[in-house]
This record gives sequence, C-alpha cells and structure tokens, in this order.
Amino acid sequence: MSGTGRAGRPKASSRETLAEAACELFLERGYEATSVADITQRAGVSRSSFFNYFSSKSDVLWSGLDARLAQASEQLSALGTSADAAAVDAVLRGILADFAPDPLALAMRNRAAMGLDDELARDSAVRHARLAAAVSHAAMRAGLTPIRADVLGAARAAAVMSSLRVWAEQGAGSSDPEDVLSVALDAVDDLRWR
Amino acid sequence: MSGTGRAGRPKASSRETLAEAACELFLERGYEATSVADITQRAGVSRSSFFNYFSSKSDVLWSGLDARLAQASEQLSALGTSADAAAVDAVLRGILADFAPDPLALAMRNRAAMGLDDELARDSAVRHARLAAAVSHAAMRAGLTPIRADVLGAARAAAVMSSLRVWAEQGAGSSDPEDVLSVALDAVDDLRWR
DNA sequence: TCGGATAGATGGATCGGGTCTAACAATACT
DNA sequence: AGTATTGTTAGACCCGATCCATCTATCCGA
Repeated sequence: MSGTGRAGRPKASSRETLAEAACELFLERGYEATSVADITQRAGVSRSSFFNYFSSKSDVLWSGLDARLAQASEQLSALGTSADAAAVDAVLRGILADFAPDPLALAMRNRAAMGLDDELARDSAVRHARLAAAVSHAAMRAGLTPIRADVLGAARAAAVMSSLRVWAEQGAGSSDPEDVLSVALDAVDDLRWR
Repeated sequence: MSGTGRAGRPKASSRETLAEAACELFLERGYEATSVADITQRAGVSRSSFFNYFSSKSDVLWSGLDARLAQASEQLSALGTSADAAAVDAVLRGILADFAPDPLALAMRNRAAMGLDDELARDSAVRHARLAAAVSHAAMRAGLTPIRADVLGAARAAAVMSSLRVWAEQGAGSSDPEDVLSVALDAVDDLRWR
C-alpha cells in the first residue's frame, strides 16, 4: 500500500486538536490564565510541538482570518493601477465570504468569559492596520494622496473588522457576515456625521 | 528649612534620563536588540527601576502620545449626546496641538535604523484602535449605528495617526502637526474614492 | 528485509519582557 | 534620635518564544 501519504513520520497531533484544547481551556480558565504548556498538556503533546502548528498563542484564534487577509492583500496588490472602489470592495467581501464559525468567532462571542477584552482589542487593531495598509496602498497606486489613502483604507478596514465583530457577537452562523459587510461598506460611501 | 520637597528619598533617576539612554541605544543597536537591562545599565540604575518609570519597554516611545490620547478620550466622553463632527474634530486637533518632537517622533523618523517597522506598526495600530473606539463611542451616543460609528471613528483616528506619522517623517519641528491634520480631516469629510 | 531519506516529535537550554516582594537607603518632619 | 514616607534594588518567578540536537516513525527503493 503506497501513496497513502508522503514520506516521514505521520503527524501525531493536528491544528484542530490543539485548537480545540486551547478553546476549551480559554473558556474554562480564561485566555491569560491558560499557558501554552496547559494547551499542549491537554492535547497530549509536548510544548515544543505547539509552535510547529501555531506561530504564537494568539495564532490559535487568528490563523483563519489571517489567511484570508493575506489572500486579500495579494488580490489588492494584483489590482494594479486600475483599482477602483468597486474592485476593492469585491476583494473585501471575499474576506468574509463563507466565513464559518471558528476559534476567532468563538472568542469574540465569549470575550468577557475568556477575559479577552484587552488581547482581542490589541490583536484586532493589528489586523485592522494590516488590511487598512493594503487598501491604502491600492488607493495610492490609483493616484490618491497618502493621507487620503490612509483614511480611506482605515474606513474600509473598519467596515470589515466591525462587520466581523458584529456577526460573531450575534452568534456566528445565524447570518452571513458578508451581508453585514454590505451595510458597512454603504456607510463608508456615505460617511457623514448623522 | 521646610517645604523644599516632600518627605521620602529623592528620585535618583528620571523618565528623561531613561528615555535618553533608551533612544541612544535604539539608534545604536536597534529596538529589538536593546534589552531593558541595557537601558538601565546605561542610565546607571537597576533594571527594577525601569518599571517604576515606564510600564513597558515600548512605553518609552509612546507615553507622550498616550497621555494626550487619554485626555482626548475623556474630552470625547464629556461631549455627551451633543457630539457633532465639529466638536469631535476640535478634540482631535488638541491631540496634536503643540506636539513637540519626542521619542515617538524620533522613532518614526528613524524607524528603519531602529528596526522598528514591525513594532511601530503594531503599536500604532493599538493607538489607532483606542482613538477610533473613543470617537466611535461619541458617535454612538450621538445616535449613529454601531457600524457607522466604527467606520467614522476609524477614519478620523486614521487622520490623526497618519498626520502624526507624516509630520514625524518630514522631520518633526519644521511644520505643525495640527496643520497636517486639518488637511487629513478634510479628506474624511469628503471620503470619495479619488 | 534492510537501510537510507524524509517529516515529525521532543526535551532542554536560552532569552527577554514583565510582575512581585522583601529588604534597604535617603530624605522630611517632630 | 526616631519615624513615616518615598524611592531603589536584588532576586525570584512566570510566560511566550526561539533554537537545537536528538529521537521516532513512516515510506520507498535496492
């Protein structure tokens, strides 16, 4: 029997196993009070193995979204000088399209119980900034001034992150995050104080 | 002779002494390569003392702006339900009014030499988010929907942070950051793609 | 069947940021 | 002199993260 897999020792644990153990512990004791050693102990692997699957403790929560954000950044870069609002918004919708409930959604929904308010604020800020920078770069390539591009990028990135948060808090699964985003992007196009 | 000072042992070091030592080292070796122990050693105090003056290593860079952001948050809260765009923008201008070159401006200007690109991006994101949240709360109190308020807060916060960055990179001191912000806030009011 | 070659798992050392505490030192006031 | 007050300090400790050498399990070809 060949071809079942590639050479080498088969994986003894998986991202899912570790993520499950982590989320359980986050719910039981809180995020801060859960060490990486606790997670690997429950998952039945060594502490060292954790970092073969996740680049950091918080990566357990964010890896799903990060992959989509990275993809979106590439797509935005590929737009070149012809980037317009519609094209950018299409990419942004892709980020949340078919976004299934995952550790991040769970964390956003149970942020209080997990004691995640601070951590989530910080990490969300980083992702917001990353996305905002990507949009800003696209806008600058399209000819906008740097500050104008930054403001526009921040507004659109906020639409994405805020939509995700609202969707997650409402109990991810009942609605489609993409629909929430559509409303948010409308708000960007008509950004008046009222 | 009384009244020369209050009781207790006089301070042996000051924030300024530590900040200077830190900035020197950041320029010489880079931010990452400089440990807190390095800073205190150059300043001639113990490592323990560092945290009597700064809450973290990065606080050396950010404490000046953080104080202004905290003040702005309070002012925004005090606006109550009567917050409108003009009142909010006035508060935002106050953040950058008379903002003198400080460790943060130095860091932004020498971000490459200090190897600060990552760290600065992360920390800027946190401050952006903090300010955006304050503006968003003000907007929600004024009756806007949460997502609309988030988008608007992110856009205005981006105007502030982006202005600060541009001002610092241009060589803080030559111009007034408040002037840069005025241009940026105009961009928020007219947030169309190009 | 044996022996690489490959991929994964592991323990342990190391580092740096940050917290905490008990002891110590210097000043003002009485 | 004595005491309260304030600041400094050493040291232990925790935790996230990196690194490396070693060990283990599987596949595949000779």
